[in-house]
Amino acid sequence: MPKTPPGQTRNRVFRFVRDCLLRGDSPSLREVQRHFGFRAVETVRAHLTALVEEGRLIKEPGRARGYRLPKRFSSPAPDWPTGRLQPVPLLGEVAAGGFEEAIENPEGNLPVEIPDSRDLSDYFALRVRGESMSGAGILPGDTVIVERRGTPVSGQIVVALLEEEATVKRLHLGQDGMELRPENPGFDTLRPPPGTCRILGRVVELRRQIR
Amino acid sequence: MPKTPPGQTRNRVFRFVRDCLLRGDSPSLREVQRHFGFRAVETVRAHLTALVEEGRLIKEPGRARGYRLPKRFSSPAPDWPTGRLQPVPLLGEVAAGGFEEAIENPEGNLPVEIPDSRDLSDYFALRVRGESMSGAGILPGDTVIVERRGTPVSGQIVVALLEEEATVKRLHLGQDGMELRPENPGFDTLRPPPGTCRILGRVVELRRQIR
DNA sequence: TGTCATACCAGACAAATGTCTGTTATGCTG
DNA sequence: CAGCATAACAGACATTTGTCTGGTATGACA
Repeated sequence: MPKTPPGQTRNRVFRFVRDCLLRGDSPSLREVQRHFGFRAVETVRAHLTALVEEGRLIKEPGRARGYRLPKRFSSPAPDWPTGRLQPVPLLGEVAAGGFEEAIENPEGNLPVEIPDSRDLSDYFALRVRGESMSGAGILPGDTVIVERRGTPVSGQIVVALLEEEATVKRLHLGQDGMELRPENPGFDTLRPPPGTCRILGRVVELRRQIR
Repeated sequence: MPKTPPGQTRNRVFRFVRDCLLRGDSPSLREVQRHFGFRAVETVRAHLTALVEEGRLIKEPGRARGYRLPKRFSSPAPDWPTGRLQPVPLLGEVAAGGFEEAIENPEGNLPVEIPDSRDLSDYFALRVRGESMSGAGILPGDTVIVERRGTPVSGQIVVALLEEEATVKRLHLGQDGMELRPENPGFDTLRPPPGTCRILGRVVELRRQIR
């Protein structure tokens, strides 16, 4: 294996390991070695320990396959809160009784950045049905990521469970009780009687796949 | 360690391992052993091999920490194409000449699932400015993920570079040439003279953070 | 020229981890 | 009861993986 200019191989090694880690698959030294055709494991270890010293990687000592990405590399943008990339369970349809069970058997998982202060179990994702929130740029077929923590606040976009269905609406709390307001002139505001409606959480992110 | 009813411990082991894997952290047999206080590694192995036989887990043979979640748990959704999770560069503002340089110096990276058939370099992400596409549910501040591959097709939502600015519009190709149509009654359709406009790619995904 | 840093190689070693074989209970069922 | 399956234990063993120590070659620099 010929010697390469300084830093060049190092960067390629980093990109390879980073991509593995983003796939959720921490490579062993020998796997990296095989991928690049190095004839010595130590070559890889030298690169990786250098990357750790540069702060581009993190290592959990005394552990096989213990390399990790530092926080800021999984951060989507500077002004977004730093957090971990976590697979949030994606629920398709949710019927009233079956909510907890739906959490246990998700349709799939969505890689979502969630704040360090929160737990994975505080989040789930849902497909949006209906046009009632299209005025807020939330269209049918979109996926919303929902945070289950904390008390609902007036003005937030929330997911409410009522009449056996989960729906997305904007929450308003007044002296008359709870209002669930659609954001589309063709739909009416809902005023569910106390006890008939459960707020599952607030919408914190929206994703849409475009054909 | 007392004997537990059939299946009970098995389920607890499964949930523990599943949660580890969802965190992107494949546990070793002995880590599971310690967590449950088993006095034999073999107890864990028995449970895990049973879980593999039940199809609730998958194992990569001959590999340390080789347990994985079956596809349906790690894929975003059954009908989405399988792909790799890749860090797509997020560009903030894009000036005409500076596009390639902006790719090299991204504001951050967005973890995006891209199809196996595509390359990471085919993608970038952009912040949306202006209300011109709000009729299509694309609001200012949203992030669009853009695919650079292939020829532009009429009817697609694209990112176009004209007059030193990148803008999101719906593309229409007719005998009169190219039209960039906004999706908001307050904005006019653009008909850029040939040579003054470059289509950077088509919008394949939209993401919005909600406060 | 000598020194230093970097890139890479070679092989031994040790720790982490997975695998195997055999044993002891317990409950179920014919 | 005998037979069978399950839950758990015990310890040896093999493989994977990380660590260490030392070596060669190349370029930069004083």
